[in-house]
Amino acid sequence: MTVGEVERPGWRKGVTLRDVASDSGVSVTTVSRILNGRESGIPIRAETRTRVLEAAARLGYTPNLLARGLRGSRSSLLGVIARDISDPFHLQVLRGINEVARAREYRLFLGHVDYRAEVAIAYGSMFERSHADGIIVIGDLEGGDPALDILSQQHRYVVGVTDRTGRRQVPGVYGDSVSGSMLAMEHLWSLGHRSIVCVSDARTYDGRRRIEVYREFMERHGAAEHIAVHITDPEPAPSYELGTRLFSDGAMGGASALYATSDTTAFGLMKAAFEAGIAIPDQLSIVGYDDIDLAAYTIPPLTTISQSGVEMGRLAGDLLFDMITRQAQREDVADVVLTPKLVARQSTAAAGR
Amino acid sequence: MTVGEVERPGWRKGVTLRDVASDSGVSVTTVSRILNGRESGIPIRAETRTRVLEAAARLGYTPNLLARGLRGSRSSLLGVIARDISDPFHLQVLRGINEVARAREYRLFLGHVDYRAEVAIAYGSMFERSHADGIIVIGDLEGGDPALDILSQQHRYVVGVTDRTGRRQVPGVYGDSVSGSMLAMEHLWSLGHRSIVCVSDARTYDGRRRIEVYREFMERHGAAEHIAVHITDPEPAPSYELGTRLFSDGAMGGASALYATSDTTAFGLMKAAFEAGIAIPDQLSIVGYDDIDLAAYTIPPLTTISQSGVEMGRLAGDLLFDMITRQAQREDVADVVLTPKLVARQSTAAAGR
DNA sequence: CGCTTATCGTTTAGCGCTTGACGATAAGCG
DNA sequence: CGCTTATCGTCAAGCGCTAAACGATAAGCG
Repeated sequence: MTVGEVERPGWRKGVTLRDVASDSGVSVTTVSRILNGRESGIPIRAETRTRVLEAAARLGYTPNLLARGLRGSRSSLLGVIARDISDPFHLQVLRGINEVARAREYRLFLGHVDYRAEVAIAYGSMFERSHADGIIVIGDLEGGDPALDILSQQHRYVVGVTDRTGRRQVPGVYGDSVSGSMLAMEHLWSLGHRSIVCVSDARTYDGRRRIEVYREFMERHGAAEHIAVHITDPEPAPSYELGTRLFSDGAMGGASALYATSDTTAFGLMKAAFEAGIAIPDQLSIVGYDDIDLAAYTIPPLTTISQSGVEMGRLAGDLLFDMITRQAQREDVADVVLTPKLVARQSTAAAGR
Repeated sequence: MTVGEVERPGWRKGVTLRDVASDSGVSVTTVSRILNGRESGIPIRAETRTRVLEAAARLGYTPNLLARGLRGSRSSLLGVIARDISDPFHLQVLRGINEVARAREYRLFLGHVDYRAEVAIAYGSMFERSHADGIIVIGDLEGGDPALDILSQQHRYVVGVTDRTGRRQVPGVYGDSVSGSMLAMEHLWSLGHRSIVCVSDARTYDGRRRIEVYREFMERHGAAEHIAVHITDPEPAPSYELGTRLFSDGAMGGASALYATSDTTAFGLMKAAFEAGIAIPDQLSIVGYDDIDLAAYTIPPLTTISQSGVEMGRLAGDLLFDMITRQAQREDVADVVLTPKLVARQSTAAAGR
């Protein structure tokens, strides 16, 4: 360590295995074995072990994770590709993943994609080049399947967290949008609503799937006239604007209930309804989807379909780790499908009050 | 590549510099120089260059980022330590950071701390061991300064995004809570409110600072009785409960306005007020802080103090990159202080309506 | 007493990449 | 024609770590 040496960014304390080895008078290999070798194999004298352990502690040795990743078969790196972390539900998933990763001392790469498939692919290859042990994709991507095809080709261990997509390209943790939507529709139907409007997000597979279930439900029940509307984002802004139009020019066609395929969408619609002087739930019932934290704090509290994002994130992490440790083939891994629940709050009421 | 070889997780395509070198008939060194050597230095014949470039493209070579990080002086890795990503404001900051990191082809490590200082420190050392080039800390940590002390000791390039803390330990991008709180208070005062309650989050420095400004303001204006209340979380749940108590047993002491030091806190209070039959803004004015996306969609829309999280994240990233490339000393770096703005919506009105 | 068997550790090799030091060839010059 | 100078590239070292292969010493055994 001469003075004129090139300084690297950050302070490398520079305590390496070699330092510990020379300090305790054994070889680098021995130190490595003692510090993290599995018990099976070469035995080490207890005296040597404690001496090395002591030296490591005294010098404050910390392993260089980069070197370990380069050498070893595991990098302890996980890539997370998130469609949109602004979506509260996806954020919960991220928290769940973070939790299990932390428990296993894995580091998490975050890639926020903002719906763009090509960004997702770029992150995928970046994570691959970083030797990430696995990749989790939260939410389906715009353009959908082709992007996931590429991603699943780039990397062996890919897990999805989303609605069940058309083709099953990778294993994953899925919320069952079909049964969730059925719950929402049956809830409204049983309350006596016969004219129901559905507002969904056209950008995501989930949104498209849910509105599809809505259509089928309405047809099967012979509800002649039904209106299904797509918006472009699961955010309050576009749905609020849509709501303003919907409620002003009679575009609702006398509908008494609204099924919004995400809670944030419901928020925008509720506000538009309020401004149009439409009382919820007296004149209009509304059901959301996701049960995000704020759903219980709207006025009135939102009836919605609940799926625990944190839990799904945890399960996705577990699934991925399981695949990695078992070196499982994609085909041998069973999906985890969570059945959502209906959380009835005060935004829905019997029709014709 | 024998058949029985140990398989590593993920599919290593295994196209290395050596493969490209042997394919194009030059040395590994030359390939490395051509692919990413700076122009200065050893010249390369154009014919050789194109030949190598072609081979690299044909074989689909991608650099091993782990190896590069190990060898080189830069890892292209950034650590983000986030107090709480569930906080919409912090999430925006994260998005801003993600944006600039992506533009520079940096990978982002995410560490979600959930307020625990020891977790933050654990992430700090993990990122350090991963040779992260820099670290960004979003939000102050519980216990505050000591944790940041350790963090700033572990790593040379640390940047904070938060309110300005007591001691200045690391450079950062700061929202000016003092002027923000002043805006909020002056707004209420100028509307004629004299009895104002402040609800803040005791857990964060921001919350404590803002309530302090509130106290000073009230004292300076000779507002004899003022009530300042702390809650334990910037979430709607605890503030809702607090609100229920506050509005029921006359604990408000006839106050006509409320200053909530975060929007989510305001949400909980608004709901409690609604349920207690208190009309906003007719009987009670309320001001929030942060101007998160949903603030415009509450009923009524929330008057709040606006600071752009995305912008702050971007600035923090820029600041950090600037420090790294300039190899700047911490003391030579100027903070970026953003002055918040008041966004007047409909949750506030003149007193005594 | 020469042999195997356990015990405890070291030597060696190499992950994929970068970089300073070192050829080797051809041209330029007095 | 011997010398410098420019041009184009290779060699060797090493980042810090892991793991297979290989000693070396002492004890156990017929």
